[in-house]
Amino acid sequence: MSTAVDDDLWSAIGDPIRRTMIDLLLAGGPGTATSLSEQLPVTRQAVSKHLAVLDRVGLVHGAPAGRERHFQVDEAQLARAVAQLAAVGATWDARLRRIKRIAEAIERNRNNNQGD
Amino acid sequence: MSTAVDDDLWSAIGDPIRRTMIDLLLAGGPGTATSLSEQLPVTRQAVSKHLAVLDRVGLVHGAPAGRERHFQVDEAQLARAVAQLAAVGATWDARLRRIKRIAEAIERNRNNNQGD
DNA sequence: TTGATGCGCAACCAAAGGTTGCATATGGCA
DNA sequence: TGCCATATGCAACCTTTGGTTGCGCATCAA
Repeated sequence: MSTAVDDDLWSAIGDPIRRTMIDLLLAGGPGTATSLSEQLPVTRQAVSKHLAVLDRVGLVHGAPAGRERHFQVDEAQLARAVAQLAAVGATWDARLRRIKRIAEAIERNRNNNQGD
Repeated sequence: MSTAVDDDLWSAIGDPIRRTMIDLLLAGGPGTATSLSEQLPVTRQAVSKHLAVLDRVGLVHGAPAGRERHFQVDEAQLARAVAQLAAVGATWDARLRRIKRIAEAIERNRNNNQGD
């Protein structure tokens, strides 16, 4: 059933650097490739590429401001991403519960038969 | 703040093929690289590599059975992964709510001042 | 025993993430 | 105005990762 998910959106937030970038932008407001790279273990160019990826899937928007380019999180799109995380989590959680319930039922059954 | 997450675990479930594999294993019980590859758009060898990745982070376990190798989901580890999805989702969700609250406060304030 | 099937290993390819180097544009200041 | 510092973008290059094909080995079954 594979929980219909936007793979592009998911893989955008699948990268740990990109996740941290979103965290930084959420916590500190709009930022530039340079300002973000100062808080990350990679170069400005790498950050720039990640920003391009995030921009492409609409998780952030970049706006030129003089010689800088300010990026900020698109809240609606991030909310959608959060919803997908929740959806996949809920699906797996439900399956795990079901498996556990079945396992317990089998266990109970086994004990009953042993008791005969 | 970056919501301490096990990057290996996360990136293991970050891949769409691997997520589908977990879904298949959860839905259909234990499976082999061959059986999974029949339900996926990639070759057995690719599936085999993905299984190795999932095995390495402990999300699945493989047990030899004759000439086959049966893999099944490690429920405890998957539960942990689900918890991490939920944690990141909750963090972002909280930040989004806070931003929205602040934005609304500013908006209210602006309207008040205009009313003066 | 012999053929079919399931796996693992190796070689090879393309895309993604990362780095360095360089050219360009813009802002600030003497 | 003119010069220097700084923020960006672009290109070349490297490594890792996901994918493929080909091949050899083990195992099950007729």
